[in-house]
Amino acid sequence: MSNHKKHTLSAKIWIEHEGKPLIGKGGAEILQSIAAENSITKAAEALGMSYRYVWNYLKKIEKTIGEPIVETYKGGKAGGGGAKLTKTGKSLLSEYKRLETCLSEFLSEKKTGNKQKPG
Amino acid sequence: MSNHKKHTLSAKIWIEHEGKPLIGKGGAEILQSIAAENSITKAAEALGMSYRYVWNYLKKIEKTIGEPIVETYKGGKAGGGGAKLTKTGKSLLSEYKRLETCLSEFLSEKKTGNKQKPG
DNA sequence: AATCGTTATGAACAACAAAACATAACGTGT
DNA sequence: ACACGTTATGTTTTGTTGTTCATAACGATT
Repeated sequence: MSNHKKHTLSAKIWIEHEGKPLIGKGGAEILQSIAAENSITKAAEALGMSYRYVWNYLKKIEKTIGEPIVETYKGGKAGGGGAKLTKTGKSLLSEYKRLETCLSEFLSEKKTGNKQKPG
Repeated sequence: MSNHKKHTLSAKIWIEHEGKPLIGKGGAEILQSIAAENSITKAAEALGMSYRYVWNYLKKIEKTIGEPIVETYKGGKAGGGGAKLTKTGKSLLSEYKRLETCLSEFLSEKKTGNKQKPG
């Protein structure tokens, strides 16, 4: 009686900084991948994105937040360079992850037709 | 200690039908406006959108859901035509509104740094 | 110093979304 | 029968977003 059809819910959540988007699902995947690969190039490949896109994405975030979220080095040790998340980058990522978890919890509550406390 | 900076949260929620988006904030505003104006043209104007866009939007939703969400007539009574929501359209709109309310409630809970029950 | 894989950046290009423009059809009320 | 405001639809234009290509700079390792 409360569920009409086979409709499903979807939602997105993201963190903003002074009204501008900071990190959402896409950004989280990118940061995650950079953390895993220690390389922007590898991360982009792993995600099937262009390096350019990822790089622009990072710069946009950094411009918005006003501090670096990745730390890079050129010519390095094993590879020829690399990248890793800064403290800011890491905390941004984990902050988003937590939210995402909460959100999907919220969604499945709704999906079960739950009413929770109304007032 | 739990809030890092002046970051804020934003989120979107929408209803899908077999994986395809049915109605979100944009669609709700359109339906709402049509209900208020009894005219697609007026609704589009009121929202600062082109008639074309609104009309395409409606058609896309109708194609997805498989039934009409607006009922239109040409040449009519006062104006020269008009439109109103079908039963489906109305229920879709109110379904979304309810969700939106829940979502913003959820967001403000998060904003207050609330933890709710963890398990 | 030559090499290699990476960062870094500019520029051209493609794909898609949205807006703008143009017109036909419709039918009630005059 | 005419006029008017609306629905309905095709076409063109613009704008945004992401991809591709091209190229320079870097520096540890060899």
